[in-house]
Amino acid sequence: MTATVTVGEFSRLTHLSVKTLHHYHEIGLLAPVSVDASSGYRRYSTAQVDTAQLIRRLRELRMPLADVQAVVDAGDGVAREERLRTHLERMEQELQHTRDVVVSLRELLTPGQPVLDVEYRFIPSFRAYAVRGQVVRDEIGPWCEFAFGRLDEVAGDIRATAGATYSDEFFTDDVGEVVSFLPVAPDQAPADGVELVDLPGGYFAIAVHAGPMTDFDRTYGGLGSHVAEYCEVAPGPIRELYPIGPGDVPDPADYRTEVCWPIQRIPVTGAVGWEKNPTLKG
Amino acid sequence: MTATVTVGEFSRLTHLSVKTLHHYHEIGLLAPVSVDASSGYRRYSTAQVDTAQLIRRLRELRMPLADVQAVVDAGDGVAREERLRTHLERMEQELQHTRDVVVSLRELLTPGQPVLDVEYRFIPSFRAYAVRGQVVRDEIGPWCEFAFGRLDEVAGDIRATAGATYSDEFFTDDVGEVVSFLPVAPDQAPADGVELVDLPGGYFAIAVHAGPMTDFDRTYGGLGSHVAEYCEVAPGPIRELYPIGPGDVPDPADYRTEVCWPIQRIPVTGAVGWEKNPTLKG
DNA sequence: GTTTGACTCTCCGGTTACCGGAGGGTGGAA
DNA sequence: TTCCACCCTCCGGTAACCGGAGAGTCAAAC
Repeated sequence: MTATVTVGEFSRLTHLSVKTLHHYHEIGLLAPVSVDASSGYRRYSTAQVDTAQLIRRLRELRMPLADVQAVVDAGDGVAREERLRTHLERMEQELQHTRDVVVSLRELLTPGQPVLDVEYRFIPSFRAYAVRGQVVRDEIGPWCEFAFGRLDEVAGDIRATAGATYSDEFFTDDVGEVVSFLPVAPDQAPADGVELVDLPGGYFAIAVHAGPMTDFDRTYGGLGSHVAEYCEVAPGPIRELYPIGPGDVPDPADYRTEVCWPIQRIPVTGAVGWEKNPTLKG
Repeated sequence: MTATVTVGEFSRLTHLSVKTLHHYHEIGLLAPVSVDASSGYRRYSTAQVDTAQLIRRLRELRMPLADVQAVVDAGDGVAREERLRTHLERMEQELQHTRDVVVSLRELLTPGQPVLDVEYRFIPSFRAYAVRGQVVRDEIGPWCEFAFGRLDEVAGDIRATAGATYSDEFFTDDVGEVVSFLPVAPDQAPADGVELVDLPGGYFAIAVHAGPMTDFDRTYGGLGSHVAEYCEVAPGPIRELYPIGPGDVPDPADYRTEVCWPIQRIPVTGAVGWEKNPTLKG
């Protein structure tokens, strides 16, 4: 019913290169049915063609070999379907992100650079419910969903603007501590599943980012450049406030995010506790 | 107008990790404005933020760093636009391919495996116009366009079925000789830009592949398995014939491709010069 | 004035999914 | 027997960085 063939032949059957077949053998993903003890020659069965084709397709969809392994091992059942679905969903998300980036790139290259308003503000210390975690940069989306989901559960009728602090390492190492918080009254009772923390007060240079997060780095660039030029930066994590986010409006274009950059003091450009003015090209 | 900042700070401005910035410095893609001679500390200018953001976006679109380099060096002009367009087009093609593979994967996993008809045939030697080249596997599409384009130019009113031979290395090494050919009369005059070759005759096991090429490996797997089980394979490259391809019909679903696997002789299953029968699960 | 602690530097090795090639054994046909 | 195509196992390299070690640096605090 089935015959057995050499690597070279199996390569022609499956359109996988010999190097690739060697590799799959080495990592145990697709082992030949037999290996000659003295010569080391591999022998594949024609019955393995199906598996090879499955692997090939999954690889064409850029699925990591570890996941491919899992799919192959899963046999044809619910587990396999599940893994495939997960992967396809992730691809779909990536695709959406790609589309967003293309738009953002177009905007970046159009000459008319928008102006960024920076304002200075003193934010007193306050108490907040908080969820803390070590977060990898590209998992910030899921993390926020998780964290603010949990905060929502304990929020009750609190109507405050939520936010988060991002440690330096989050930016410099692409992984670091993130603290998502929801301000509460000083006498707020503790709640399960969240911490009760006191965020320190201080001066901040603040810029508002309107629209989806694909352009977010531009606001950071503008604000940070401004701070570097006109202010003395203070230690401590950058904060973001989310006055209008998902959960408030459906369209990302309507989101509003405030980026708060800690500074030592308000630079001598105005007088009062805060001012809104010093503009700067993004 | 512009201030100068440390790596860590620049990392926060641009959302590029310090490691990444080091790397970009090393390869000369984004060098800091100054490097302290004694300490080696890097200093970036806030004016470099724009470039960094451009790079970041291009990387998010998976553009290779070499191409990013080229885009950045191109300044904002036609050359830059051209490079971007090229990249976006390639992404679009990849996307289409991905969609095809998803469909193909679904089919592969549906239980009802189609039956593959294999027929045996003796093909006498014949003369042909030919275009020869060393081709990398994933550039086979453009190559065919090129080769058959050239063959079309010299074809005149020849109405023969074009084809191609694929060397073993094309499969085993993902790069090898491909000879695209168009059969002509034995007394055909030579023509510019193409070779005049004689293809050797012999026995072949032949299977017809209907539809787009995404599933092509399945026909190879089926035919090759069949040959491995019932035939003695003969040396020489595999041939493909393209009775119905692009240029004949618009929809890839209507394509027909014949895969011809060289064999020593017709196995003792029938009697005559060819037979159509031995079926086999794909 | 020094000490601390955060920040920075340069290697060096590892990651993923293989490719290229060197150096050398095998197998079947002539 | 001899040839030549095929096969083997290393070893190193690729892209675009990440992780960590070991060591130097900077600025503020004591």
